[in-house]
Amino acid sequence: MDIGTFSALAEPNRLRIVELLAHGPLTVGEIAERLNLRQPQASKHLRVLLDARLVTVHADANRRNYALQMEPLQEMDAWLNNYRRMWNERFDNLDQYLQELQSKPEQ
Amino acid sequence: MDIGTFSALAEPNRLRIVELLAHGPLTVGEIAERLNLRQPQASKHLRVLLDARLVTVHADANRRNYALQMEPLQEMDAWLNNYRRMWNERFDNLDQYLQELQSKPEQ
DNA sequence: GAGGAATATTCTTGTCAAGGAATATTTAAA
DNA sequence: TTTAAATATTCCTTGACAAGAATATTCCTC
Repeated sequence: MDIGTFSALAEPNRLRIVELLAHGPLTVGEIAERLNLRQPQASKHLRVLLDARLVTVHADANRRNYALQMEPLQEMDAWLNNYRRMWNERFDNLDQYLQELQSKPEQ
Repeated sequence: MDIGTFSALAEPNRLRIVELLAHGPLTVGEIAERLNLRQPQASKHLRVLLDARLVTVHADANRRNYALQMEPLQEMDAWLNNYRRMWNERFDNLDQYLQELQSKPEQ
């Protein structure tokens, strides 16, 4: 698991940027406006997200379109696989417990 | 999505602690030993993980057993749900494209 | 080509987090 | 009851990072 992904997302504005871009690419100005950020801060946060490969840029003349990149999130997903097993186990245990309750409901 | 989870995991030693605890609870000393940390640093990192609710402690006389807590990871998992749709879409598109290639292989 | 829009970068400053060293606290053992 | 083990906490210093302000860069339009 690349820690850079966590670092990048561990900042409120950057997490909001990612969530914004989930609905489609946006320019710096649009992002700054919707998140009430000043343009330089938006650019700087996007730079961090870019370095973490969470977004890509496409220059369109004056504008720059930033788009979400899925790979780091897929890596997070894969990392979580190691733990899904566990909370499923726990759920299974609860499930098993409830079924045992079912089979002997009185006392 | 609680940003505290990302912050807590955005530190190499803490991520390794979490991965260690995936195999079962450990004491501070065991964690410090396996990760080549000094005891105070181990305690401090565990404190951060505790505040982020990523671990729980159980005092056993002198020792303290730290155990992994799944809830924050489940929350991450739920957050990722918003994005899984997208990378599946992309995969579907690729799949569709490949199938189109299949159906007209020669030009 | 001058001016303005969109964006990136630099510099500075304040805040926060991490490691090291030392110390406090609790508990077991002798 | 003194001693040692296991752990937590404090203080200090240092480095990273975020916001603000200013400035540079690129491109479009007139």
